[in-house]
Amino acid sequence: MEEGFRQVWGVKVFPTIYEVELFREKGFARRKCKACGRSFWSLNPEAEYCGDQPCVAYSFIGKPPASKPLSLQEAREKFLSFLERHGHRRIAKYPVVARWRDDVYLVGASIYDFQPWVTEGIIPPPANPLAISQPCVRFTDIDLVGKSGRHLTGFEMMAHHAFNSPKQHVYWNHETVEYCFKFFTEELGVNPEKVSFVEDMWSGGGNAGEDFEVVIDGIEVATLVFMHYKTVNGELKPLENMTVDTGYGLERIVWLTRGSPTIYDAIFQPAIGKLLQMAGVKPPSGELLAEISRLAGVMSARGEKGLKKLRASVAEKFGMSTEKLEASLKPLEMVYSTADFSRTLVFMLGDGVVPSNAEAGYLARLLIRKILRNLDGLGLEVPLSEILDLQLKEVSKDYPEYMEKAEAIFEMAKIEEERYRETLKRGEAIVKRLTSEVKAKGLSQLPSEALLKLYDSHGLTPDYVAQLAEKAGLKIEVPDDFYSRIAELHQEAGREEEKLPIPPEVEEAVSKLKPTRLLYYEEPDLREFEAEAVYISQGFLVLDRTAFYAEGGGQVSDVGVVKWDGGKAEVSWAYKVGNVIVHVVKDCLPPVGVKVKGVVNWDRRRSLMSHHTATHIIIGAARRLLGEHVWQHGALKEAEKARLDITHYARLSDEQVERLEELANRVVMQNIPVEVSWLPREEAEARYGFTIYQGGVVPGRRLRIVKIGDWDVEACGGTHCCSTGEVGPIKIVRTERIQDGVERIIFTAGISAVREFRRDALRLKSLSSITGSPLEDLERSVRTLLEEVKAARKEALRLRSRLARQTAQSLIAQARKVEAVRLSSCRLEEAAVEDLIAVAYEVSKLAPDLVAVMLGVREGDVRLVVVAGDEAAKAGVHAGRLASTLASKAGGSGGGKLTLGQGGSLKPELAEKALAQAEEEVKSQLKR
RNA sequence: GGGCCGGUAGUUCAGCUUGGAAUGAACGCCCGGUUCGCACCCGGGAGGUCGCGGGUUCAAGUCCCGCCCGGUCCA
Repeated sequence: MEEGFRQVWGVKVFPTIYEVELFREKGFARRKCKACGRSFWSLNPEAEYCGDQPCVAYSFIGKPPASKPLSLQEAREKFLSFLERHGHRRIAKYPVVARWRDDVYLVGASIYDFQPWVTEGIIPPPANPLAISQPCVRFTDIDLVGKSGRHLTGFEMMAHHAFNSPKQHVYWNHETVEYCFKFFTEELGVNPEKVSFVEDMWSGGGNAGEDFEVVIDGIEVATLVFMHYKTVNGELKPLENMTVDTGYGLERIVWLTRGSPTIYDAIFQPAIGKLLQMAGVKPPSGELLAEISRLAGVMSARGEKGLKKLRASVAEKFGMSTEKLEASLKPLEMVYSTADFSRTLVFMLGDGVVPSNAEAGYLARLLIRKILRNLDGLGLEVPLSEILDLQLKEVSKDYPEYMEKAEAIFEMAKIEEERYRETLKRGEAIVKRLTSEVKAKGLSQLPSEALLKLYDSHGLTPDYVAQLAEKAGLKIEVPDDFYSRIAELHQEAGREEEKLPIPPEVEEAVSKLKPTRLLYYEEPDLREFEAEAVYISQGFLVLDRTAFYAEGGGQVSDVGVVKWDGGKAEVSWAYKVGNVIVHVVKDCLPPVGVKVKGVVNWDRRRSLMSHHTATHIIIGAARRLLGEHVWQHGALKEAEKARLDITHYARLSDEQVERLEELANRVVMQNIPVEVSWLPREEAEARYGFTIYQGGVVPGRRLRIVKIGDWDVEACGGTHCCSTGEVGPIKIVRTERIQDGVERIIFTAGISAVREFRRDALRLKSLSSITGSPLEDLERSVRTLLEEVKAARKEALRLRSRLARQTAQSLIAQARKVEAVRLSSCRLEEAAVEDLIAVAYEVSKLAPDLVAVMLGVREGDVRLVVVAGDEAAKAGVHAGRLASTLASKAGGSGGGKLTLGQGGSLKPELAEKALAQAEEEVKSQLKR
């Protein structure tokens, strides 16, 4: 055995962490895997391989090592109750949408529930140690779902976690391994010799630690991580808080106990059965599927190429062509992935994800479209909602709360389905146009660039395009690296962090100061206060206490003045730097140590308070009116107006806005007290649920909870009215759609709303005085006006063409013969280019052999138009060139095409020269 | 949050590359012819702030910049 330390990623690691008591007690031996070289522990004296993929193939398929087959419910219950018997408390699952975090959209592992607050020791865990089964969503292997036999987008990670700190030691490596071993051998009845523990290193989410991969019969069923490092710039730094982070794949464990050909067969009944029956698909033999799963494990089938290789070797083994194999597998794969995607969607949509073209909503749309393509591929004309219903029924057996969301889920499914059909319809037209273009060029194949663009810009998959193009008789070749080329198109990303407009040296100095006392929390109504200046730097002032609210939580900063003996300065903004408030101060600054008096601009603050409380009222109203999928997506409260972005799957109708506004104002009139309290984070979550995180991530161990009766409860750091009555009237000004699935509500409240009403009234009044009609006739009057404008415009056009015809006739009458053509010229006062062109149109219709040169003079601006009839052009006259030459002779410039030329910016005194030169120029053109 | 595509008649679109007359196309609509009547067919007609705002230019649907709206892909 190696001595002392071992190097892992350039860091010294204690290999002794792997040497747990259980191994010594039971007589486990440590070996090196012949294939991957990793060390592993096993009771089997003959083990040469670690037992993990790809070193060995699955051996549990067809002969499960567990004492009896389990359902998802049974396996979950066995695990959780086993841990309960061993001192753990069972914790309810968290939503799959990680609203308490701003670094990820979805929960991808059970530990996500506790990051970063618990793992960093900021707040205590809900129980310690605890056991949980957490639904998770991961998109990394989405392309393999249904194909590899084991990959899923949605799964439950069962886990036991222990959070150790310097103050409290719960348990560490020895106990962790023991629980794991006992669970598999005693609870599931797996032969102890089959359980091997592979030494490895794990990292993720900024943390790292040694871990064991627990492998049975070739499949990894659990990972036991001992998280006690932080990764900083690629280096590992020890953490004070040492977290036991385990993960047991519920679905894999169920698969293991059943030994079915694929994981899907083990967990997605009856959905799979129903889908197969509806589509009339007869599955290939179980032995074939089992072989694919086995080989997929060994081959690491990531990417299209790996998958092809996998298929080829299975086909060979069963003596069939790869094409035939793929054809017989395809329907089944579509059924499998449909089952997985629709279960994942139930979790996502049920937890409040609204399908969108951005963020988490896009991930939901991605799944929806994949399902719809599968249904098309299977020839199933079943509404998406019916498919989701299959899995909703299953999911709600364990988590009945999802049944309550059924209506919203089906509604969103319906809307998304319609959108998808429209995309296809649009796509059909685009491809049709493209194919005829390509064919016109004489090509027989659609270029792969076109294929890329059709997918990237129009959402059309190569399969669909191929189908359409083949109908038009074009060949299609989908490049092997299609999706990686798409990925290449999107390489550049990255965004810049929003920075405070405070110089770094000020930030640095200020962060060392004592936290500022926040008077606006202690006394929400405080308008004037006394404080001491503790720090100054050019333009910036820090006080030991302040009533100036610093920008945050979507509420803008307070403004006002500070006065002191011998000075006065204007406070134009306040920012929060850590726990210190920095005032931006114009003009001079008070000296450090001096007593100052601060005065907050109260009208403005009063308005901000109205807007902030109104925001909470409207959120409550929207959730009641539209449904529980409504979440705040962002908000901004300014003095004159405020806006609130909410997630919702459709545009708000005028009627909905009206009802929303009315509902909000009723809450105002009920004059409900607004209670503010500070609660420990875990208590607040337990009492009010995750809906308190409307405003996004709120840091800290204690949360400031703003509660409006039983209408709305949120964690919020803003300043609020004491009761809803103080908000005053709420007026929704308008709504916008800022992205798919997100509606922006722009509103005003309190005195700003009153002013808004007033402004509206004034606008109407002014409108009525401009039109000279009373208010009640305004609409009719404007409509008439517009009709009159239209009629007048048409009349002008008619006059212009009549005038043009007359002018053209007189031009023709004046024309003189110049060799094969006739030439005529004129100067028209008060004529714009459009008038001249109208004449040109008539001339070319009436006298094809005529060349007309016209000057139009209007407001000192001299324009030139030259027209050449068809015959004149044939004889050699080029109107455009003629216009160019003549215009330049008169100090301007111009140009044009064969039969029509224009020019401008001619000098008025030279303009006649252009006309005089016309004949000479026409002659010279005719000669050539 | 970023990339790409689109916004022209009631509808679906062409025109934008290379600036120079929107006699734009099809469908739909209206009138007339044909028919016992309808459909088809034939003839005629109405229908456009070229998404909005700047800029470049003698000249912008067309080029440049900003914005709005829709679509789509990626994180």
